[in-house]
Amino acid sequence: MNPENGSINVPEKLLKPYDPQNEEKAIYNIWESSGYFNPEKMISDGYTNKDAKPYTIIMPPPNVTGVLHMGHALMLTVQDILIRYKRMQGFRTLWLPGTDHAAIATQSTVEKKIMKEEKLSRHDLGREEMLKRIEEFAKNSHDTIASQIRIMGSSCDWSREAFTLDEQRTLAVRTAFKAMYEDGLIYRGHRIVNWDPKGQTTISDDEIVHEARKAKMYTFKYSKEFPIAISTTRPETKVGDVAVAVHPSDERYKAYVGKEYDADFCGVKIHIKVIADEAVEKDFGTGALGVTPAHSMVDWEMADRHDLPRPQVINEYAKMMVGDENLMGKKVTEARETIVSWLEDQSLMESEQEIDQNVSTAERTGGIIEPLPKLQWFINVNKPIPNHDNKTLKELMRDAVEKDGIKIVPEYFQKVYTHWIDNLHDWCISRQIWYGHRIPVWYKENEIYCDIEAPKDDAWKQDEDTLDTWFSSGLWTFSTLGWPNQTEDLKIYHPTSVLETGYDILPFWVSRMIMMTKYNLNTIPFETVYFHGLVRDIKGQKMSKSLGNAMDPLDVAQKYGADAGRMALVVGTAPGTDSKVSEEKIKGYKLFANKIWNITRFVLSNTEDVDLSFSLTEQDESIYKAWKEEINKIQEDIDGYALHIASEKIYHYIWDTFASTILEESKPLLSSEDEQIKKSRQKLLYTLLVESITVLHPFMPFVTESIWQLLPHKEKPLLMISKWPSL
RNA sequence: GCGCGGUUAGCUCAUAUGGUUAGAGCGCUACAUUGACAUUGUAGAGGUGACAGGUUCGAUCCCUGUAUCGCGCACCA
Repeated sequence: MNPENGSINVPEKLLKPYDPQNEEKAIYNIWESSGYFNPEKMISDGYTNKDAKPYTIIMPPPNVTGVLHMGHALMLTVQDILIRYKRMQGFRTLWLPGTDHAAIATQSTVEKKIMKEEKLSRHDLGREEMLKRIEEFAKNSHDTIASQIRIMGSSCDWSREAFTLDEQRTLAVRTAFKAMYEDGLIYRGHRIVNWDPKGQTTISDDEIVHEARKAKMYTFKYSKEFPIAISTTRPETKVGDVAVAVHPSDERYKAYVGKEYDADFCGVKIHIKVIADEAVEKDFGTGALGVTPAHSMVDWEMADRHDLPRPQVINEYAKMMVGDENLMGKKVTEARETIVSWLEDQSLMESEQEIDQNVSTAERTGGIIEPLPKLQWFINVNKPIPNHDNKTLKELMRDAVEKDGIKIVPEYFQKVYTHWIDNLHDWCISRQIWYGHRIPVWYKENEIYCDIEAPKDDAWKQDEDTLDTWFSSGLWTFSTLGWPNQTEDLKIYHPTSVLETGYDILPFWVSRMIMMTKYNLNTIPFETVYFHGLVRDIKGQKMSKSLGNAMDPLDVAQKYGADAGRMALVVGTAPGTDSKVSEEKIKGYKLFANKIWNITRFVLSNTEDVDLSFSLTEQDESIYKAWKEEINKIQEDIDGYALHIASEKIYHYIWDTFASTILEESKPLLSSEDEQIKKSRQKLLYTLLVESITVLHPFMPFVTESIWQLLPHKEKPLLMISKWPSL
């Protein structure tokens, strides 16, 4: 009893408004040092049953390119909600954190930084020094990210933290590479690739961004003698033409098929054969296509079919490599102008037409993609694999969803996935950058050697290239659990329960994980895929640094508390749909945290002599029953991944039902002369407080744990490891 | 070109499988309150659910079409 006012005896802290800045850090330290993020510790201390069912989420590893943004905050929140919920329900719960080396992204970030600060390129520094700089940057970035993940309240098992480029993951990458190489799925081939002249590397189809632009389409003949006009938007490539293709059934050109012509095209001698090929569309342009095998994917394949030569006329710097002084060494854009005016001078130009065109650009550098023939490494997605019933990788990927039952939330993304597989081509996995997994292949004269370890003999030279970053990401669900070693972790926690990620990386990552897991482990990587949407600003724009509208999760936590940020991100945000966050919304949930704080103050100051074994009156019993039904509904929502509904329900129960209704009507009852009524109501209030903060805990872990720590009667030392109050 | 979404209150969004009066937050209006609440409570205004058809006893929800916004994929020269 407080002698001053004779009634209030609640912790000092509760007399002031809730202060998240002070509480959150301390609370996270208590959680982390308890060791209970680790499922084995939960078992050894008797908080989880030793044969409890496992529940696993492997955290999508943020890129070590800088800091986390609101999208990461959303991802961490959703995963933490699921993890805390399952942990409280008694599952053997593992949430494994990690980061991604993000090869191209990280290297180009550091390259830009060095160029800006020291005016040096990576070639000035050399491979070894450059790698040292990138690793240093990656390390710093990692530390920032790890601390941000903690600030969000994430209850992940740091003892298992992984990095896509650490030793264990390197072993996994090389093991997978070797297996696929030996199965003939990974091959080295001379093919047309997407070359980024700015980044000086190949990139995969998925790293291309198509930009709609206006372009001019020119229709002309190679020479006066040549009988057929062709159309193109890139006249400069025509110096590399070796054929003109027409559709086999095209009557207009039938007479010319098989004939060959020589021409002097803007100072370059070309030899053109007229061929018939199904790939040509009669109705497009003149119905005749100038075939440039070295600089077009379609044309390359046509050259295969018709056994044509493939002269390269553009180099890695997007400059001309043939012709006289008018062309040689010129940038493609300049060469285009030169050729256009030459065509006009020669009266070979028949027409110019403005058209809409999609220009392929590199996602990271913005460079315009130049299709070039290069010797690169590929993954064959159409080759039957003997160990897998002669199914192809494509088929394995389809099976995972259609037969093995991977569940996708929301469901309609299944169609996007299928559509992506339908359009999938062989995956170019070699990159001419330095940061990343070096290709585990060595050469000696004409011999090739692929293995996990380098050959002993020094005469062998390792391939210079590194692997596409998604190769290592594809192994993530099992490389993090110790594969290729047959670890306990792998046995217990794989396949994982849920993959929670943004829908924007469905093709890059989700499908690659499915591919890699089906191939290497002959199983699925996860039972459910939960996609969250993009977090946009209040105007609906994508948040980005350059627009200056990016909200920093750290600022949010600093100003309103991580709990408030978490709720704002989750309430009303249905899976797969983009959401908009405003400061107002976040503020609302800060008020909510304070509301619960004050509810606690009221309840504790009125229940100091509570008797928890007292039986409830009929009226109180029915209030309690209604609450249990509410819990049941919330549980159904979480189980169905409707976190946006569940969070709203608990919010409304606490505010409108518990505080505004039950608590208000309790005021006269608590001072009732009737001991029955008073004692029953005290027990009801105390119980509702305890259970409602328990149900709220996955959503707002900090404030609820803070309150738990102040409770006079508690079964477990931490709310985090307490039991979910189901029926 | 192929494919996928959205269109619901002034704003931001919900409404799991079709069924009373379509909800919430913010904002707005009025009143009350210094209280457990650096506020909160009560009451209220505000919607032809993009449009047009169809199925059904009944449609925001299912089907067809139109408009419009957004997104993904794509080797149309």
